[in-house]
Amino acid sequence: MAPRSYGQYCGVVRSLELVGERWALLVVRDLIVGPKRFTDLRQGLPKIPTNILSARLKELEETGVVQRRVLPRPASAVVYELTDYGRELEDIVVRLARWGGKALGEPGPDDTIARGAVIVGLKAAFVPEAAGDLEASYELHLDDVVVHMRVAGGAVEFGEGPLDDADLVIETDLSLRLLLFGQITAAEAIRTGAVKVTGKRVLLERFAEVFRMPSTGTGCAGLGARPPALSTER
Amino acid sequence: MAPRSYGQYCGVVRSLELVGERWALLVVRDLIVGPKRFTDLRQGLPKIPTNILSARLKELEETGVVQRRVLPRPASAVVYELTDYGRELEDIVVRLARWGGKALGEPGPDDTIARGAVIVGLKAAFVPEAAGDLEASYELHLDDVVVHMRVAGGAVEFGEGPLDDADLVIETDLSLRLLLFGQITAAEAIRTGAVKVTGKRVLLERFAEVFRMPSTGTGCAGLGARPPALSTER
DNA sequence: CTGGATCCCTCACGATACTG
DNA sequence: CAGTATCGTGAGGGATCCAG
Repeated sequence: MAPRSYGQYCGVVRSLELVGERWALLVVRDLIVGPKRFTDLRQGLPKIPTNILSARLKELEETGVVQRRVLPRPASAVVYELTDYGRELEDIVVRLARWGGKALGEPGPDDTIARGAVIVGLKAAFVPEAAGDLEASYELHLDDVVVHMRVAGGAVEFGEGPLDDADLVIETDLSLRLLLFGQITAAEAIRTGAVKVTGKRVLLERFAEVFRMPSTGTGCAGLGARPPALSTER
Repeated sequence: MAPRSYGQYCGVVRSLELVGERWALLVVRDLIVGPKRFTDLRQGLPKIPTNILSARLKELEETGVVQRRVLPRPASAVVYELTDYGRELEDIVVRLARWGGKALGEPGPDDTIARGAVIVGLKAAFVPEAAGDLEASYELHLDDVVVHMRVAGGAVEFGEGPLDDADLVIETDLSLRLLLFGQITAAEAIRTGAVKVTGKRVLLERFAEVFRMPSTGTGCAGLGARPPALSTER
């Protein structure tokens, strides 16, 4: 049952055999946030067929990346979580989010937004040096996805769902990307209605400094311009 | 022309759209070493069908990861090379090599060994802290793959092909992995014939310290115990 | 309602052959 | 040498169905 081997003794090849199948790394992405049930994963990956999700979970379990666990008594629900080995992928996934983020461009009309994507995306955007001694908690509503984070000591921790003592509550949608990519300022974001804030609104400026996606540098051209299509000649 | 979208606005998804197709990341891996011609890539990826290689190169070019370039006059050969954006993947690929390396286990009978895999694998194994003030040049023959590296100032540089002033020439095969994973010592490697050395043979010990793959830590169990093998059941 | 299994269809992938 | 052309196969996609 190794029908499609790459036939090379190489760590990259092994990685691709483990998490290179379609959807596999997105399952890992969503599990980085924490253990999830089958249905949670389905919801986070709206376009994945259930048989594929089944197959991927089985493969990831057999290869030691994911663990299947039956919750103790009252619930006795099945959850999937990363093994220690699987958790070592977090850094790589975050870097992929940062790299791919540079080429995101404008969202397509059918693009959805999932909780796992939000949290991993914000992890990718987090700039420790910019955090300094900031100490603040945020609650973020991105369409119907609600997450929260606490920034302290130059680090950040994420969680799902709301917070009851958030310093700032941010309600927004995908136009949050304009703020993250530095295409608008915090003030503009509020003024244009891209975000609505409740709480200590000066904290939105700090938010925009601390969560900042590398926009161009290298990578694809600034605004919605198509990624570099250079040589046409052959 | 976006036939299989994941339908999410997410950096990880974008990364997978760019380099997540089968073989794509291995093309990138081989191009990390330097520009390559079509035939070089074919040779480094013996099992890739030419039409697939064509397709991947075309896609990678269209998405701005790879550049196609026609060499100046006398040669007028076509080479493929990473764009600046594509080169930003190097760190990620090296980390994948390190992560997947932990689960490599024993080589299969059909596993080949390619130049790109060797160089990226050694990059993954390089431990800067262990290099200290070592200054040495190595020429490594792994089966019929010949690469070289110069260690200096706590860094290393790789190149393809031989070196005419190598401090140490190492001739070996896949059993080099035993040395990299710390399952045998440099002395044992020489004694058992796993490697043959020419030159300042004490430099092999330094080599074994400086190029060291993280074997267990977390990850799959210690010795050949249980490398997450591809299970056949079900 | 969760946690899948089963069916069928399609297209990307893979093997081989062939060309400028 | 650097690819294109052709064609078969099986993994992925989508809908539906089923057990606990």
